[in-house]
Amino acid sequence: MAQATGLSPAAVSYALRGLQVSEETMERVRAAAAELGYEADPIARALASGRTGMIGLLCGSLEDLWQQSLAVGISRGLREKDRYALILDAVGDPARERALAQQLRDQRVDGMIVQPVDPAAPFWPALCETLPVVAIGDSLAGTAGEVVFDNRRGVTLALEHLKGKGHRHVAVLTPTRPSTPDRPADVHVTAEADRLGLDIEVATASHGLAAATEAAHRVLRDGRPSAVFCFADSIAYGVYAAAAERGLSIPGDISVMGYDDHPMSGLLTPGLTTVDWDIDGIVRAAVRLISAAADGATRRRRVVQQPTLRERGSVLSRS
Amino acid sequence: MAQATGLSPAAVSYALRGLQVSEETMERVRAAAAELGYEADPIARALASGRTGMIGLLCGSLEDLWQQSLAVGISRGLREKDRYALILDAVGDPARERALAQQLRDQRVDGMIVQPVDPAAPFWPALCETLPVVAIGDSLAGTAGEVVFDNRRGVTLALEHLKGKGHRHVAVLTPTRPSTPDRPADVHVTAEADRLGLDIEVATASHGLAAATEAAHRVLRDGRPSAVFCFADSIAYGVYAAAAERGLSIPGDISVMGYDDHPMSGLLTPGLTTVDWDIDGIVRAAVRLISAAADGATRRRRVVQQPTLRERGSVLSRS
DNA sequence: CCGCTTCAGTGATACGGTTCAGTGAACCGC
DNA sequence: GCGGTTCACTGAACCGTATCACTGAAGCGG
Repeated sequence: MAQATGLSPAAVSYALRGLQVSEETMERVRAAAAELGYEADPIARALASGRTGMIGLLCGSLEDLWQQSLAVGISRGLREKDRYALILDAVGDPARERALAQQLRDQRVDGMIVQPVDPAAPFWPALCETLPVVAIGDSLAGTAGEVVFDNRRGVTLALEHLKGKGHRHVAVLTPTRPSTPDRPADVHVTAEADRLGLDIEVATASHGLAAATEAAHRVLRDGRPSAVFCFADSIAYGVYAAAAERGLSIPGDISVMGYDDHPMSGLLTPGLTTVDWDIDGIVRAAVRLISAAADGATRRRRVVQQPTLRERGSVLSRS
Repeated sequence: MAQATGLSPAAVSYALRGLQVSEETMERVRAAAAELGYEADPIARALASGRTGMIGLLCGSLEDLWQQSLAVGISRGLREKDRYALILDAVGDPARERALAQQLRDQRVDGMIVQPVDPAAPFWPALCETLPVVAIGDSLAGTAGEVVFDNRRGVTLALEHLKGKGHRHVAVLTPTRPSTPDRPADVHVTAEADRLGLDIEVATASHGLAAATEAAHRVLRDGRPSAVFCFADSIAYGVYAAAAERGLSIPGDISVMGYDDHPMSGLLTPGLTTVDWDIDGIVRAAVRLISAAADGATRRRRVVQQPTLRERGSVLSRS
């Protein structure tokens, strides 16, 4: 390319990035590039400049349909900013999350977006020193940015809705997670349940339909809740499946609430009453934050996402 | 790293890849690497060796939930083989497909897996000369491998099922695609419909729920089909939504058939009768084929996927 | 004991850009 | 007309690994 234009490699490099060149040189380079179908090798560029144009996207569990939507959205958003998303799946496993995070760093991504499985894991702060990190959902020490959910409010919306409909005994299904009892979202559940005088029992479930169904069966067999509050729509789908298998009607025999609002939730019969977090807003915020951080912005930014109750038909009014 | 061990860079390079070194050197390198937390820089490695360890995954449309599942599965499968998947979304647009394919090539991926939107596009053969390509769904000239669906059989299964249930007038909703009338799958539909004496009308729809619902509304408004056959479960979901909005019952007023079998299809009411393509098998085959090709295998391999009818409750028996 | 092969390791070069210091020319005000 | 800037471009070093040709030493059979 340098010899094709008769210029020095440096001049070509500058021209290709629209930097410090005369109109004429610019034109010469453009012409030669068009002629040869030339594209700067991103790898050589990455080696020399230290930036790859890739953003790691470390998902908590891609079995969760909602997280799939999120990943697709973020991937698109980044593409529009001329970056690539490298999507990885921790499958709800903190150890794997840690390993994948390191691998992403070794891949020299320009930054990463994380939905942490274990936000309290000790390796995060060190990692955040190394590269820009944007956390989604939970706060992480040292991140360049975060899109956090006002989970207190979300939980309040959900539990108040259930209480308002006359439910007292509620089973809660949360995604499988490390055994940190002070998990913010879970704390909110017990706190809010206390405040509202609700009787709750908490169990865990992974996001896959089969696993969630299994967990739902246990809940429906052992306890006698009148309602199940699932901390992800994906898990609520498991409750639908289990209820069908047990011949229970929703909401007649058992009420169900979700958390996320995936498009499919409106299609079920009955529609799943859930807490909507505005996935598009999350996508936009995350893309904006990581782009800014990867471009060198230093200010730490924090976006708080507010939930909306999306009432459909899966909660029975017992009054 | 070279000076940390007192060896030449070459020796370190060999050692790190377990090549042509003595036990002692091996040990020295291992120790130093452990001490420094050293990992070979994948970018420098890519520049020198010409291989990046990344496989491009070019999806036809990630709005399709089934393709999302496929992407997640393939991404996992590749990770197990120490490769990364770079997931891109053509959004059903041939022009974008072309652009993204080129970008992937420029990214120096070691190979790519494609679900072609436009398998007849003229750039494919040239691209396949450049790097290993595995096609899923449709055949591509010059690919290193392909996982093709026996669509003739799939269509036959679906249409025979509908005919067996007494349907004569069937609307067909296929994904939005370039206007090549000789699209294999579509050809099969008209051919099979002819053979079975079915009266069909074909319309297109994109995969997004909103768009699919819109398309379904048009079909339900204009025509008087007794059944709708959708070439993707995602599109069938749109029919469910449209039917609900129009106060039509499934299958009482309108029967629906899908194509793919996404996990959610079993959860709907009624369950979506569909054609199952064994997504796990596809994932395994695609990962195996692209790995072999990227590792230098030259033989062109072809895997043909056979469908299964998954009967649930969305088709009414009119006899 | 000698020539031949095998093996571990070395030095040099390549990969294809980026980046920094430096250079000559044009331009500035005085 | 002269010192000082600014501008466009060049030359050279560098990013961190792979790879090739080569060397010295060890191992081998005869």
